[in-house]
Amino acid sequence: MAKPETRAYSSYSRDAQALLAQMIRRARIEREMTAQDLADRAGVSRGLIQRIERGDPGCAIGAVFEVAAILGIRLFDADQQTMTAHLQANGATLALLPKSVRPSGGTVKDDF
Amino acid sequence: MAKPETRAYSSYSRDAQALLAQMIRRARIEREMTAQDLADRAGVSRGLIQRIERGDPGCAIGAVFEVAAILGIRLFDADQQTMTAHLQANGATLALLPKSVRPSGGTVKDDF
DNA sequence: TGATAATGACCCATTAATAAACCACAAGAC
DNA sequence: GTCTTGTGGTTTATTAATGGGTCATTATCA
Repeated sequence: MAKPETRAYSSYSRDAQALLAQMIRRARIEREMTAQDLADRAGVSRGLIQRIERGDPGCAIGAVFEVAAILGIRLFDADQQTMTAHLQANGATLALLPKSVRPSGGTVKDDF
Repeated sequence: MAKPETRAYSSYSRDAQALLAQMIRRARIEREMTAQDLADRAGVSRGLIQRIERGDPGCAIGAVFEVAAILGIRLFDADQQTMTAHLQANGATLALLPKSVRPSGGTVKDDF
């Protein structure tokens, strides 16, 4: 089978995932933890650690983030404090935005 | 049952996930995209968009990253070029690290 | 070199995520 | 005000991830 590709991913998201997987594997080895140790700490199976370090897109994001957090990886270049601040600021901004999106006019803000 | 809490998450990973969910929702509304539009672009269902924007830890990381990428969210404060560079650098470092971790002595590098 | 243990890869049973359809409600347009 | 439509919340069926186990390989240490 040449095309498993059940789902299409952009190169950006694929790279982001591969990078996170690499960082996790590197951090684990640098901290001299076995895959089993990391699995036990994160409360997951060793097989899942392998999939995460391989960059499997199907892994639950909660498990991946938890593993990364255990290894001390800063997910958004932010520590706990900074992240909480961003959460609050973002929440405030979100409250000011319209609750539902309507095609008002037809001008699609697709420019990014 | 209000909170099954099948798995325990650290506050850091929980906040990181909540922050990513908020950023996604905010970006979608700011770009005036309906949940259905975003779902179609990402190739997922509208229900999954809702769960992602709610910060459900069980969502597949591939789907979340893809949605974020579509909205133009920088996942590691890095653009495509920077990410590719990090991938290469990390890969090179990884090649120099020991392939398997052995309990050499018992000194656990747990300090971080 | 030989011993030991970590890794990688596979299997299967269970569990959970996902998709799709529906509903009620609320937000925005007219 | 009415009407349209996006959203949130369900339920159900299908699909996929996860856990746990085993096995072969290989890296690391004595």
